[in-house]
Amino acid sequence: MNTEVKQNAKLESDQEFRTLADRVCRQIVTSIVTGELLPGQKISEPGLAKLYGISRGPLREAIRRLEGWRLIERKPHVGARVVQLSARELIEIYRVREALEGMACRLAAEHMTAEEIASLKALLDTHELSIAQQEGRAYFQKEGDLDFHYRIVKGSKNAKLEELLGDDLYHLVRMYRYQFSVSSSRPKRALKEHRQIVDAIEARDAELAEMLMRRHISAARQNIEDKLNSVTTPQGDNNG
Amino acid sequence: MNTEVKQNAKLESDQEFRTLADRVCRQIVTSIVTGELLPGQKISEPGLAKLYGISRGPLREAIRRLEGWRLIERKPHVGARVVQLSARELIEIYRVREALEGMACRLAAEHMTAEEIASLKALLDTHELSIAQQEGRAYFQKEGDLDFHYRIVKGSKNAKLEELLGDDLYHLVRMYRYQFSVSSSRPKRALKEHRQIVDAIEARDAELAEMLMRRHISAARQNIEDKLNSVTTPQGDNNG
DNA sequence: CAATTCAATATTGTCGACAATCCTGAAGCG
DNA sequence: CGCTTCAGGATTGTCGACAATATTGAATTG
Repeated sequence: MNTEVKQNAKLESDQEFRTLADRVCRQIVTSIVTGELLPGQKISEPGLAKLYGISRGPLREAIRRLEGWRLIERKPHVGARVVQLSARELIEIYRVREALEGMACRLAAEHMTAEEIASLKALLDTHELSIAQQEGRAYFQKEGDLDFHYRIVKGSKNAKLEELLGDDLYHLVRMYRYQFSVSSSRPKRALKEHRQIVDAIEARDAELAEMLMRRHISAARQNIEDKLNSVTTPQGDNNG
Repeated sequence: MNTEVKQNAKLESDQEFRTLADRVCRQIVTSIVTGELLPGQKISEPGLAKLYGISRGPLREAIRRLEGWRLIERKPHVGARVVQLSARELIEIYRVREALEGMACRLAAEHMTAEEIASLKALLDTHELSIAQQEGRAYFQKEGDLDFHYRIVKGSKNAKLEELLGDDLYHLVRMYRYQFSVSSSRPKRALKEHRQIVDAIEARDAELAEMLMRRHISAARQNIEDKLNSVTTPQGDNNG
């Protein structure tokens, strides 16, 4: 009956989590990404405020920022809800990713350091091992894949790209993956493409790096489109 | 003794301006874009609250959302400031625009209706007229240029692209242009490029449309880079 | 006279209460 | 029986006050 939610209240205090709104903002993001807050679910201000043990003021500020990040939608005098991605919107996000990460990859080929490239290769070795062990199940792949992509984004040395992808898009992609359990379903092929991309970056071939990344994401989009179509148009049978 | 702040409370009531935070949010954006609030300027909560005649609560919510849109930066217990774009960040934004608007142009070539294309051509006719009249001064060009670009973004029929460019980037570009009075300085050439782009869209040549748009924005970025370099490295002399 | 300490002040962060609006469900009417 | 109307309750929007923190300027000391 009592609230005990201040476990990690002091762990990261010297960063910018010193205000309740910031901390709660982070917590809500986690809740959304991990599925504690389902897409489309209503966000009750009194409810969440009591859950987190804070007043409605900071909570509303957190909601407002999440609104700016487009993880939450709000209607005046009605309430806030977790965003619900339609199939169309998910496809749209992948088109944006294709453009943004293609550019990121081009810039990464120009600006990544040799150490970063080496580290990236090591990461892919880890992935390969994991795939071999799990024989294609590739469960960890979910986070591992985004890890790869995020490293390239960071390698672009473009803070704006990092903001846009990190704050606005990857959260949504994570949310969606968690919700639909959409792992790449083709981990071996994806890994191969990842290696090609790193090779292009290492060769400092910006043009090729961008093209490969765009193809890679475009293929993922196509994959999702096919799946969605086979669901929304279950001609033969489901789960066949 | 009575409050009379509900002058335009009903003008746009059916949109989402019905709450004070939303309205003030819009007002602050305008103030930032038009230069009433200078980049880097501190945002005093008591000051702005009194100026707008509201309490600090809704104002803080508006600030939080603007923080999500990255028009305002905030440090805990210190205060909020209007973002200040460094030269580097401005260049970064143009790289993002190149990627995003390139994709938008590709999609526009596929999805724009004949009416939209015709309207776009008419807009360029207007621009041409205006340029001829003003003989290259092209003062209006500032907004007219963004108008052209935004129409293409809308023509992509991709809501995510529209959000990202409209909320996150164009405000910053406007702010910067207002601040530095950077008009394209090559209106005739820009207009020519605009016409090429529309031609490609009309021909439904998505590939070409994307390439032309990317070149167009890349040239603008190069133009800015040159100007910035000639300022930060005044080898010979300033002002002749 | 410069650097440091510290108290006064102003600003930010948080809270609880009140007002405005919306949602629910039951009563009344055609 | 179905539709409209209209209270009751609940939720959101707004406000003023208090607590916590940072900035300041002056006094003190080497």
